[in-house]
Amino acid sequence: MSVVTRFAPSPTGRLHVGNIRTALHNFLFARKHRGRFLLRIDDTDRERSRKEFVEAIRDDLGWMGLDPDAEVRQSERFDLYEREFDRLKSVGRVYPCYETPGELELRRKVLLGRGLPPVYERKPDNAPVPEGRRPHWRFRLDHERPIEWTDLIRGPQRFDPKLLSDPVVRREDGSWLYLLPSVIDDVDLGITHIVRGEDHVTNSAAQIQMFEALGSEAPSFAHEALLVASEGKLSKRLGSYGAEHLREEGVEPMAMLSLLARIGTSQPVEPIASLDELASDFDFAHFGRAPAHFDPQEVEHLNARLLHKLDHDAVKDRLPADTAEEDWLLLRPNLERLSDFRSWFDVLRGDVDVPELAHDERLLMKDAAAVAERLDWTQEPWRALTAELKATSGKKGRELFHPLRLALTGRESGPEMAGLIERMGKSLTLERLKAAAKR
RNA sequence: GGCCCCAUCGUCUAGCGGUCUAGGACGUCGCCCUUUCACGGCGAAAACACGGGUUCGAGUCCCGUUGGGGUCACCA
Repeated sequence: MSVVTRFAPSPTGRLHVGNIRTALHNFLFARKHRGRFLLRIDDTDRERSRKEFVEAIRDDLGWMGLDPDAEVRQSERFDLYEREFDRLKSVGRVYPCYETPGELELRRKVLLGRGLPPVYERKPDNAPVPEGRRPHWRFRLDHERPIEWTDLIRGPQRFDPKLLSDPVVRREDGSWLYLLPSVIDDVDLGITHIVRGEDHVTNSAAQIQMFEALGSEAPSFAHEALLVASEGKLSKRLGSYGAEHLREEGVEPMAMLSLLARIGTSQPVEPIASLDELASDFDFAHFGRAPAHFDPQEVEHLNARLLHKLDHDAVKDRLPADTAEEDWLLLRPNLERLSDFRSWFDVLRGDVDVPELAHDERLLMKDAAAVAERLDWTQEPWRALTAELKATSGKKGRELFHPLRLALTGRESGPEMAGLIERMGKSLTLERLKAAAKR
């Protein structure tokens, strides 16, 4: 049987790290097993769902290369839900309830106050039906046998259905709640593996009975431990750490994905340039069961390390048009963001702002210009220049190199100077040296 | 409060009773390369939460304590 996974966000906001991680794992698992990865937009909640977020989600997934093989919208599938709902109703697995939210809330508090689990208490079948009130609907859990499954990450799971409330599946106005439509779709779409956060485990318990009530076998489940921020809860601090932020900051999607694929697993976190490579050794057996700390700093480090090993071909579309491969190779080791390339490229071809140098440094630059003037640029000019300056000025090491670097690049640190001045060329080098000598 | 997870270096983890003087990765630190700073290479420091058991022997099994996380919605 071929694998089918799905990522089912509700379009109530942009994607964030937690979401992205789940989407990625669904994608990688499907890719690894040559199956299909589906995007299901869970927009049954019309109040909160927004079209712009549907587009943003699609767009963000595309940016990361997590393109789904197909996409469905729950809002277009209400007829299907209606039919399945009727089936369940006719066999009594779905039944009407008349309590108000206030009554339910009160009852929960009473139960909790007595130290009891706040589980919904079914009314007897012959209970009087309040007049003039429309019912909402619950799914009737089978209390007679424990719910069991072997989770791909958590191992054997066992729940007593008596400790679970019969879930509300439909409101009195006819609108759908998440639980049932999700199962109906998973059956209809032939989902074989549900990969999601462990905040869904009790949902899964209830849903397993729904799969069975619908006459279908439940798929496999993999509930991954949630991510927590280094300080505090994930939702607060990291809620803003999402696709939007990453794109604005110019983070490489593969840097982010390299981290999210392996954080919380026993696989080493390292920069990996392709989804295929990530997919090839993807395995739920590597997953830990404890919540992992997510640190945005790690994304930054991975981003830099990834950039340092990317080939020219991989990035040339995003570089200035006249960038030569030599330029990329020379500048690459000093990039933290790809966007940093632009300003380094200006060092090679355009203008730089040189800070004012000390008096003796200006004199040194004057000498340097005089020496450079006589140099053959095809014969290791940097070596020749620094050797002669060292001899004439008596300066060496940092004393010699620092002012030269500053004058030539306007910066404290950067790539090999030898490579830089060769790519800059003689005239630009001279120009900067002379300018620095005057200032 | 009930139920469900989890507890090994700062972080993510390997470890499925003896082969653990506990292995790897990130980070940190040091050295090398470089007549500068980075990049890169090499190396080092760094952990079994606590208390009881079981056993000839426990990081590994059991119980408890403590500490994290999740969940108990007419959200998803």
